[in-house]
Amino acid sequence: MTVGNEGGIRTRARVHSWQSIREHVLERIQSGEWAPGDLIPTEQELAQQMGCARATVNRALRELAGSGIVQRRRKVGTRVAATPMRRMTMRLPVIRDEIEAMQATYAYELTGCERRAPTARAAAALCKGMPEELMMIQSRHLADGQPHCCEAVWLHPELLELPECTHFRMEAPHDWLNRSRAVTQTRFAILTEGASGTCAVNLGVDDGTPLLTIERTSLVDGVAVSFARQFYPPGHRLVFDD
Amino acid sequence: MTVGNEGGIRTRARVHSWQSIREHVLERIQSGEWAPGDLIPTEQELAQQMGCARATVNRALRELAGSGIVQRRRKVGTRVAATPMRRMTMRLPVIRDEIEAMQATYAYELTGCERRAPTARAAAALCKGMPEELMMIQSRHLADGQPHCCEAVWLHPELLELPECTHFRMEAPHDWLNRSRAVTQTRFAILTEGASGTCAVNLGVDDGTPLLTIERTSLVDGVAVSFARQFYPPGHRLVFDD
DNA sequence: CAGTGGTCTAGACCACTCC
DNA sequence: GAGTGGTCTAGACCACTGG
Repeated sequence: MTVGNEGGIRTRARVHSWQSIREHVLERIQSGEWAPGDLIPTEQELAQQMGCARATVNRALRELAGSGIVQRRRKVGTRVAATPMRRMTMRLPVIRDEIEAMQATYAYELTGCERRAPTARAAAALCKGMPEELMMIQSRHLADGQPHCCEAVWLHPELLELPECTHFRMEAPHDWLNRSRAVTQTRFAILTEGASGTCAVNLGVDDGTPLLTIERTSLVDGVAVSFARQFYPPGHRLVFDD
Repeated sequence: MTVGNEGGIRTRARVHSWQSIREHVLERIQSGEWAPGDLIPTEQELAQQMGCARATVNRALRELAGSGIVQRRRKVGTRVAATPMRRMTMRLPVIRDEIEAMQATYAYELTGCERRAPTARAAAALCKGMPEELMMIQSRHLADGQPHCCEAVWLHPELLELPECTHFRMEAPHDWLNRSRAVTQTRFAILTEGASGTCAVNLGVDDGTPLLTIERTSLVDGVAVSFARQFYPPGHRLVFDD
């Protein structure tokens, strides 16, 4: 596993770069010399063996821990992870960017806006001091005129200073949210669902068509202020890479 | 965005911890003082302002860059990212662990094993020196006797020393692969598909039922040696968290 | 060529946790 | 209490890149 490459910089590895230490350790793990569950030498020992500073070893092992290759605990040491459960990073989809990256023309359309009682899922996501009604905004995003994604966004009216519905004819809810409040945290779930009702119509697909669904909860200072469900028609792929 | 929390360690923040520097910078960004696209002060300037070492500022900014909050370039400086495109980390699903985490009993079943010409997708993933036939292994994983996931794994027969089919009655392909070769890299795609054929039967669902699909390519030393497609019935959720 | 981030070092102290 | 990782510092040099 090539971890990160630190922002794409690729340079001649110095003899004692933290990358070279990381590779050294990785090779010992992959060769089986250090098996899953084993403790590997301490930072101090490794630094002596490799002839570098402990801070350099620390950096290398910290990166490996970040990738889930090893687990570290004070006083105990560094252990090769039992299951090679890797962690991968994913760029969060920003719909406009997604579409423009395909060299397509982006368009946004408001398809519904009203106050209504939340669904069970929306209520579960926006649990804090739930009022009886939330603002729900339905919209779709088009690439070169073809439906690309359809979404429903629930906004918490008491935690946000909501504009009139007409505002969302021009600006997508997430753009507005990012402008107006500093979202400090986001939660995601990916699942699949059969198309139904408004969404099927807006995407131009038959009822029951499998849709890739992304549920997204935005938090400001630890409190959930919005919950969105985004639906993508078949063919859409979320790609992860090392 | 709380970034990582470095392995779950939470401790009294020292006055000049890199975490506190990170929070300081984050606040300035979230308050709008440093707007998207802006250059923020250099490491040296920040170190002086905050009264800490440059290395500490470097660590804080490196973490923010890792989360996609800022972008850094030598000679240019550190810029607040134009789009708040966050990066999130995801634990890769290891099916047995997934099931055991639910307090359910894990079971594995081989449902098919043969050599055959690859599908277009398998061929695209395993592009290197593609032979005419690949080994394809179909199986399913059960939680407390209920189908949890159904998968098809394509293995490259010339890059791997494949055992007989009977071997895969006892051991799942990925377990075997992880034991026999050091997988150095993995690629993922998440999509959705309607159930069909064998898979619908093995999962006990009707044809056309939306299935969450994970495509997974395993690489050894940069060369793809296996390609897997895993199908999950409705209700399954992949969860991401900050 | 000069400015900025990227990294290494050597030493120090602290925090967590097992014994 | 003692061992191990987690972090900070001050200083240094290097690598990339814009002018």
